[in-house]
Amino acid sequence: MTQQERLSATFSALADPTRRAILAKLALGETSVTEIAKPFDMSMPAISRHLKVLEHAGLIARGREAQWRPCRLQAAALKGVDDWLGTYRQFWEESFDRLDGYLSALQASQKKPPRKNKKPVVKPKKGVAP
Amino acid sequence: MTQQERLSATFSALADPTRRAILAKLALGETSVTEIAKPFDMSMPAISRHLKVLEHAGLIARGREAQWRPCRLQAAALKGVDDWLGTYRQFWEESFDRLDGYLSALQASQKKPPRKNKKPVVKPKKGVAP
DNA sequence: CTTTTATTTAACTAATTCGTTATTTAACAG
DNA sequence: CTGTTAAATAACGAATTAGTTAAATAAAAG
Repeated sequence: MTQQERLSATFSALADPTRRAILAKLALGETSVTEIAKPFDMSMPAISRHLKVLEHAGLIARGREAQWRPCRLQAAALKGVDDWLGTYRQFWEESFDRLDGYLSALQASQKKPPRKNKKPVVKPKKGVAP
Repeated sequence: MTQQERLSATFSALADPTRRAILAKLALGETSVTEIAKPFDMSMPAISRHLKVLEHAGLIARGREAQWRPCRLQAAALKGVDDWLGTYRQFWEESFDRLDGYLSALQASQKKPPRKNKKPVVKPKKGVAP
């Protein structure tokens, strides 16, 4: 699996609120599938498939103990996401540099009508409800 | 839009490698849709829809300049992801030794299978290919 | 062996996603 | 007006996703 594929699988897994809730639960400790399923108004097979998605993304691992399959969080996959985010972190942590100026100008133009509007012909948009 | 919905939309948008590549390009500066589309072996409508997904997730914003619609990165949505990650950051940043102890203790305190397998009989798995 | 408990797989459906080509809208140039 | 360029929308199909119920599997209990 390439790095890109891994990232796609991880983001895709995290896109579902049920799966994020499962991860939150597993952050408190290893637990069984039935325990994981309890808070959700959802059938066991549905939970089982969510767990499969999380496992495929490397976000959880499953053990075996008698007829239980305890699941535990695997943080390494989340580190992959964190690393990817690193590239963009500067955009909200540091000054926005030249982007900053552009945004200020844009905000100003939204408060006031822009001066480029020499010909104020307002055409009605077609797809907009009246 | 709730926080959960916003997170879902953001993760879902980031799950596609084309969209991540678009963000990487926009990190270098604002550009037009045609410029964004150039590196991809994909039709313009396909790119247009990817941009719509990114916009809906709040990851980009679109301006208007004559017949061009310049797109720019919106880092705030990524900060949302970073904040979510924060909850789990300890799991890969800190030592796992202490965590292992914590998890073991937690696991022991939670409800466990009432009895352990005293006699581990090894049966051949049925559905497994040789 | 039979039953119970925990979990997965099978089969199906509805909704969504991702791509296509064809058409349409919008702004501008001559 | 006509034509060109930039981008979006319409209409369509294939693939994936997320849920369901019913059945299968695995280990343990009686």
